Amino acid sequence: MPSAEPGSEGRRPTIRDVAAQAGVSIGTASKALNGQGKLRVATRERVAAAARELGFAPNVLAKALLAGRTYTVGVITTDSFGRFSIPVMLGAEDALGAGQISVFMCDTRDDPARERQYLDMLLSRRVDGLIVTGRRIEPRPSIGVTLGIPVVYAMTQSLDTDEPAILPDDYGGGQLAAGHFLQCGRTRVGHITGPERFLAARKRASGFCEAVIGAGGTFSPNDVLYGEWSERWGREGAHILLRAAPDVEAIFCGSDQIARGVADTLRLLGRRVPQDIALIGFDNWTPMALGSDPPLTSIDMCLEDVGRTAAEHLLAAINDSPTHGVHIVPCRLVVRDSTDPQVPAGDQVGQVRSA
Amino acid sequence: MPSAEPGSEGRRPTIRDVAAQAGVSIGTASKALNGQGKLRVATRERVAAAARELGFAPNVLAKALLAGRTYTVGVITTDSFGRFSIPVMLGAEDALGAGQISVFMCDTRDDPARERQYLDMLLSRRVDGLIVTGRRIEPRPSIGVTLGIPVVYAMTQSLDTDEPAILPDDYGGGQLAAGHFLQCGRTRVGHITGPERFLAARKRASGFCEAVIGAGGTFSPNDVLYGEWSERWGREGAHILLRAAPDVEAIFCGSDQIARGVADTLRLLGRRVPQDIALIGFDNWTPMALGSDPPLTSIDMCLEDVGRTAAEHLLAAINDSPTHGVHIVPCRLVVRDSTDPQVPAGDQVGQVRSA
DNA sequence: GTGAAAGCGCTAACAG
DNA sequence: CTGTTAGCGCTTTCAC
Repeated sequence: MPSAEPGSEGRRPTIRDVAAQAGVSIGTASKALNGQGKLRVATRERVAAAARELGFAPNVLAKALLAGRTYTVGVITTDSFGRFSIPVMLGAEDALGAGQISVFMCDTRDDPARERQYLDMLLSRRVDGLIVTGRRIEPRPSIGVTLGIPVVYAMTQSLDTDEPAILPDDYGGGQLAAGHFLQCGRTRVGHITGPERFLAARKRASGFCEAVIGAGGTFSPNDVLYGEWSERWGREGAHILLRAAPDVEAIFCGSDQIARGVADTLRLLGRRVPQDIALIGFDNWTPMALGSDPPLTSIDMCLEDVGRTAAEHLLAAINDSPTHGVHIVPCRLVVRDSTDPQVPAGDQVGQVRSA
Repeated sequence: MPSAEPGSEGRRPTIRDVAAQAGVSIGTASKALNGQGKLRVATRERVAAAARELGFAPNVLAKALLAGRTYTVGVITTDSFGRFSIPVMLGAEDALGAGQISVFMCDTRDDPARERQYLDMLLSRRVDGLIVTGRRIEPRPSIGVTLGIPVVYAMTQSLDTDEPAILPDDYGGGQLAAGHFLQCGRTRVGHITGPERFLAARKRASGFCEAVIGAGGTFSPNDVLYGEWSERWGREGAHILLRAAPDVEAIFCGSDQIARGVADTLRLLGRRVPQDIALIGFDNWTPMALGSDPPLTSIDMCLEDVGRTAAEHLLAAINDSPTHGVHIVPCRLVVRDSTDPQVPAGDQVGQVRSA
């Protein structure tokens, strides 16, 4: 009868200790702890007290072994916990944590060998599901369709188009930018963005284009300046754009970094932001956007929402309600001083849904 | 395709299935799979073949239950997977992963309630150890000294000074910056940094100060311009500094963001970098440091090493060789174009730099 | 109402 | 060499 000190320091108390302490059987203790079966209130309380006294925390592993479910999921990122996958993971962890699910984070460094290795590890740890995330939205080889557990892709998608994927609305983001410029009364617009081989760049450009054209503005896909995702290209692209279209009065940039570069060149050329030229960035990467002078209006992809949504789809799938195909999460326009809206702020922050 | 054995579809194969398939007992299968005991080679091979055929992966939970070790650790960050904790976690994950240890990542959002909740969860999942990380190096309340598992602090430390903590060498980083300036032949130096209440800011400043003074330069702790960790403060601080010391020829900044702001003001005032004024940042935050024109020389805290080291200390502690107190990981100087070790101030004229 | 017993998947003694 | 047995900590019938 070890009514003495709990587990004598080294061992963590088990349900057996609690049962002994409460003077009941293991089975009864289990029921009391989980509110199962029919027990006298006094018994329940006695067990609860013993558990509290011993600092008992049930061994989740043992539970999992029995339940055939671990209440864990794996999050695999190819992005080295980078700027894009982080918010996604945060959102996912948030949504999962609320459901008492813990997350194994795995960073493959974009190495297929490491990916396989992590996958094996996650499977042998019997995770209930998998979220695969990355830095680019381009379809990637499926991580496996016969894994026996549900998989959701976030901020990336599988070549197998049936697998569920959650993506930001790059097209809609482009539309948002265009709409905001038009609201500001700027119709002579330009667009400087990243490499054309990036699907995200093309989508943003076409959303921007079509929204401008749809509103009666003049802008053609050929006017888009594709380059790279860097400040340096922003500086260079701005020179090119201003030479080609000196009367431009608004520039939409494919990233906040590009926008920073553009701002530099504009300052150099004596063009004021936003009075002469309005500027919109993309990513709403706050250190960049806020550090700029003036702070940048930007499109926020709401990556936390992407992650959260991915988690919700995964939870649904784990509960036998799988989803299929691509799901789009809307972007958000964040207005700052690099654009000068002429209408009440309430109308600025809106969401445009893409088809 | 695995052949259809008992429970082929839904269930994952267990060692029992493998044993049956190989026509041996469970115990034998276990030994064969783990290379234990003495078995006939043929038997081993038969079991291995069966396992392969069935796609068997051992249930790590069951193993853990038996071993009393889970080969998992928890990483708790207060930093929302932010800029500082990410590399730390990467390094930790790296070192841990090599030892087949998986990582539960938990983000407390700096909320003590969430921290407690995560801690409970990690304990009930029986993690073998804990790494606590944050965004600031200031001592924080211990997460618990009587947890029964080892804890290592990384990029933060416990108020209980006996607990092991791995910290970047902010003091040494300041020294590095000073040394580099002196190497470049610049002795009239300035220092613009973050808020004085940040221990990191004070350490960097004193390292810088003492190294400058030690080399016969003149710089006093009173000359340090404390402000905030922002580009805006960099812009403002540069104005202040140049007004107070118009002949300054080198500025050490407490962060790359501050350095960006300083660079902006220098450009505005017509001072060339690095010809007229050399610039060193801190953090080596590549998007910031590389995006700057010219790219910034910066001090890298090697946070991945901090994380890796923390993991090593944790592994040691798990293997009953705990360590105690603070351990310092050295910084690294990354030279880029904002300083020019070859050419002393004023000698470099009209160098062309591609945009 | 409560206890005893079976077993989740696996490993580690022991027998044979 | 291989099979049997006894658990790891927990939940869950099923008797009493």
